[in-house]
Amino acid sequence: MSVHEKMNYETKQAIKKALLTQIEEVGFQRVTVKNLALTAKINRGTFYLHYADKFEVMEDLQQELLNALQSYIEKVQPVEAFHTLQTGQLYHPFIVVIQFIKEHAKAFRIILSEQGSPTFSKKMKDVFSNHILKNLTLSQTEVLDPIFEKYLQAFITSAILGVIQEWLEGEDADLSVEEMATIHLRIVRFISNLSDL
Amino acid sequence: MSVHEKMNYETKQAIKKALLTQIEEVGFQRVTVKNLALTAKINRGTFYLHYADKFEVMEDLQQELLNALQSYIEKVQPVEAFHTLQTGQLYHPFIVVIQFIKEHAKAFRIILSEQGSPTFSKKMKDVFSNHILKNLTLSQTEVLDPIFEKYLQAFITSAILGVIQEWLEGEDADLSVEEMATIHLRIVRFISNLSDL
DNA sequence: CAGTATACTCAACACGTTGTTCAGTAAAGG
DNA sequence: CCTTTACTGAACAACGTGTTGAGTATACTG
Repeated sequence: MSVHEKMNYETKQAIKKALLTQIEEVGFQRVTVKNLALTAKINRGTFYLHYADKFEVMEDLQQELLNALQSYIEKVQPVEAFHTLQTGQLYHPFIVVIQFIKEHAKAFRIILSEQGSPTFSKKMKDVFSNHILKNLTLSQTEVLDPIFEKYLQAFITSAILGVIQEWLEGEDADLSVEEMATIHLRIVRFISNLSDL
Repeated sequence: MSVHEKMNYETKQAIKKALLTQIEEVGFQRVTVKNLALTAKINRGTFYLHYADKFEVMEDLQQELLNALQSYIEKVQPVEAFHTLQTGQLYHPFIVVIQFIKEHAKAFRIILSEQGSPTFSKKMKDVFSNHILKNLTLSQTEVLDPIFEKYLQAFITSAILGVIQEWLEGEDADLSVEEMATIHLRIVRFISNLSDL
């Protein structure tokens, strides 16, 4: 177990970068601490000064991405987003979210991929739920059946994530950030209209 | 590597069952061949007569579920399903699909879960794509933009799987098989109407 | 400038898991 | 009755793990 508290920031980053490289090569399941240290060009002993095991590195890496994602998503105001969409404009705070994902496309793709971590999808969906959906349901006049709302939530967050994953898997991101943002806003607006589902 | 070809069916089943038990206890990542053999009450050497490693067991288990799922989904005729839905009836072949998932709820839940395999979600989506969507797009008069269709496919398959996962995670499946089937048919009918997305 | 703290290296350790091998056995079937 | 089939049990080297203790290079501090 890691006892030290104050350690070099760069080394941790090198280990996280090494994890991504290794996942891409052999899949998370087959990643070893030995190869992680080798790839990060540090001593294996040094690894244990920073992390207890490869799972802890994965946790750290995921949290890093999720915290940033959340901070950008918090700035999105769904109601405003719809307004700008209906006037044919692009809503900037949402563009920023998609832009962030594109900038970290490699990391997102690897962690979300078949070789990655099954927990990450769920965590991303939770980030979506906690902001976009909260705003949506609050802005609705009628109160929905709680059970139905649960499934509606699963429906929309899964759909959004599914589209993002498809986007990330396209080698050179066949759609631009702006096109992606438009698709997502259409999806969310679409769902918000579905009183008949 | 497993060299033998003819082996006892029950032993393989015992190993697969042990895998599910072990995943539930410690997560797939921490499953060992040793504990697999222990749980299945077989000799560790016997394990290697059937599988090369735990990944091969997982593959086998997944294929077993996917093949059965596919065979049931093939019997679903989306067009007929909509017709019966519009007359307020339940479309039986679709009920059978949901019924199958419920019967194997534990296996699906564990493999889809946070402790499970990230590849399985994708494989399930593929099964959905290859049947329901093929039928849907074929029955449509207008041909869609291929890129848009790709994202539409990601959208609907992710949404369906997301709802199923939500259903499986609910301890005692808060919705009946019939209610689940209705929700899914509504989703699919809903998507098929979305010319404005 | 000497002294100390920090971050890391290096080698070694016991331990557990892996994958393979080979001799042995229990049961079923021709 | 004897062979085949499916499995057991024990042993093996090889490898990864997590920890330890001694050592080093660099930066900071009084």
